[in-house]
Amino acid sequence: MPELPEVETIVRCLRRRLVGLEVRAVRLIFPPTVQNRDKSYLQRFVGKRVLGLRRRGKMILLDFSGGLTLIIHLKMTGQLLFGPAAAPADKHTHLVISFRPSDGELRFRDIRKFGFIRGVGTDRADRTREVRDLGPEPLALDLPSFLDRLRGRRGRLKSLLLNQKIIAGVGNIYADEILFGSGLDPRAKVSRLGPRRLERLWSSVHTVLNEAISFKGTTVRDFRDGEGFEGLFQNRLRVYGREGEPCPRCGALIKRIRVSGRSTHFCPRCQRR
DNA sequence: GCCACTGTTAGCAT
DNA sequence: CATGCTAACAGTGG
Repeated sequence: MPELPEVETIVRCLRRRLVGLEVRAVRLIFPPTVQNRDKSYLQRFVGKRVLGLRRRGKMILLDFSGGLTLIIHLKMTGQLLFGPAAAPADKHTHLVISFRPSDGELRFRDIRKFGFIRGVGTDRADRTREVRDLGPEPLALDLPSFLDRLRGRRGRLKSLLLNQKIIAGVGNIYADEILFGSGLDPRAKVSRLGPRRLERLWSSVHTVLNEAISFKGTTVRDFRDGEGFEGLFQNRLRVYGREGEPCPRCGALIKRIRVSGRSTHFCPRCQRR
C-alpha cells in the first residue's frame, strides 16, 4: 500500500516532528520486525538525536547522530505513527521509540508483519542491498535516462513499472494510474513501443506521482501519514478500484484483469498497445 | 466456517 | 541475466 507518494508523505510529516529529538528508549515488542541478527542493536540509538529523514523508492531512512541510521520498509500494511505516549498501543504495534524532551513517541505498526526495520551505520546505509539495488528516483529521471533504462526490456509495461530495479517507488495503484494517464495498455510489450509513446509514459510518471504527493497519498485501507491522517488521493484515482465504472475520458467501462500476477485496472478503449 | 482476495518483494523456477 | 509465480501474514468480504 505505501508507494512512493505515501512514503514521501510520511517522511515529510515525520521530518517536522522528529528532527532534533533525542531517543529516550527503544522498545521492541515483536522481535522479527528488526532484521539485525543482534536484536538489541537498536539500543545503540538511545541518547542519539534525529538528524534527518530520507526516502529512497519506498524505503525510509532515519539518520541519527553517532553515525547511525534506521532503514524501514512498510511493505503492504506498515505504518509509522508519531503520537502521544499516553495513547494505548494495539496488538499490531511492533516497535516503539520514545523521545525527549517530547512526550510523543514513534510507533511502527504492521498488520501483516511483512515490513521490517534495520539499524545500520549511516555510511553503510546506501550500500545495504535493498537500497543499493533500487533503480533511480522516477521524479529525478530525465527522459533520455528513462528511455535508456527501458531499452532492450522484454516484459510487459506494467511489470516494468513495478520492477524496483528499473525505477524505484511505483506500486500497483500508481502503475495503473500512470498507464491510464499515458493511454497505454498494461499488457503492451515495451520493446514494441515507439518513442512518442514512451515519452507519454515518462510524462505520466511525473504527473501522476507529483499529483498524488500533493494530495498526500492514497488511503484504500491502511495508509496513514506520520500523524495518523488518511491521504486524499483515493477520490482522484481514475482507474484503480473502479472496475465497471465509466472511464473518465471516454465513458467506456473500466476493466479489471490480471497482468503478471497483479490485479490491473484499465480502460479498454483509451489504453492501446 | 471456508475460500478468495489484498497495496510488496525475496526467492525460486524457468 | 531476465522474467514470472508464489509464499510470507492478517484481515475482510462473499
